[in-house]
Amino acid sequence: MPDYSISQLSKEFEITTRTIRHYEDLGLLAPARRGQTRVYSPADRIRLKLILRGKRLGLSLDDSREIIDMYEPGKTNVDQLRKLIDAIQLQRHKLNQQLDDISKLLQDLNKAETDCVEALKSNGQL
Amino acid sequence: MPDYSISQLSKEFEITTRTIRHYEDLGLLAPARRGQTRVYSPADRIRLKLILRGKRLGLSLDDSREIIDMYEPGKTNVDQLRKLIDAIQLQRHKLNQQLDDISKLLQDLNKAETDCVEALKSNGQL
DNA sequence: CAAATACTTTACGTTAACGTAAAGGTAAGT
DNA sequence: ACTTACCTTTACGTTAACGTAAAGTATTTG
Repeated sequence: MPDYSISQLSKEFEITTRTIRHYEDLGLLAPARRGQTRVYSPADRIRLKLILRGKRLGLSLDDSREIIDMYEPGKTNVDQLRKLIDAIQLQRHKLNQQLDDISKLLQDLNKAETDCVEALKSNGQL
Repeated sequence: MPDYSISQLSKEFEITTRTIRHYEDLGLLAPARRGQTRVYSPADRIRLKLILRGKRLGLSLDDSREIIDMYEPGKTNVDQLRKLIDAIQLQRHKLNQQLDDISKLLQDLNKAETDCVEALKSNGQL
């Protein structure tokens, strides 16, 4: 089985081992152990990937844990499923808001850039 | 002139006055004063709006200040403009990465949702 | 004119997300 | 056996972004 050591993952994702252990402390990861040593499965690696993606999106680690747990219904009853669907729609709303924010910011950046280029042109520097 | 008090802005954007003053402490806002009291112009309000948008996108306040300052070239020389263009392209790269992240997350949420609905159906609850 | 309301500064407190150091266990190479 | 390279736990430190309380000023309202 293609498993991973903690330092392998830290190198792949360019984070420290401390960070990975921190995620475990907070209950976001639960790798197997060979003796004392942590052994990460491909599934663990995916979870870590999801956590980091959440971070890039400005989610808290707690938020990420909730979202990630959505992917694994497992032993869920009907009420839990209903709650999950609600949570999913709430997240979708937030993400759509972010999409909007980003497109606006990109527009602003475009304008700022053309303004810069114009300013350079009028200085005869381009 | 349609100016704003600090509490007006705090209500409009659903943040505390402490937060707004904090942004001023960090140099992101510089409202006028009527005596001791802060008076916010429409331009100040826009700046605040941009700061909050940056926050939703997971930017630090320092990042936001840099971006916002891009919008106001003002007394910039050629070298500064070149630096600005570089910074803009870097930001654009980050935002495109975020767009990618979001679309993937939305896909995941869609799958999680259909999985939930399926689970409910197979329980005869829908 | 007194009380409530909104504003101010100063300053210590808090939470999240790690950083960093200490002290030690294990396994491979020479 | 000794160094090197990983791994471990424990625990205090740090930074960002505010929260919260104290103590005072100014204006509006009953």
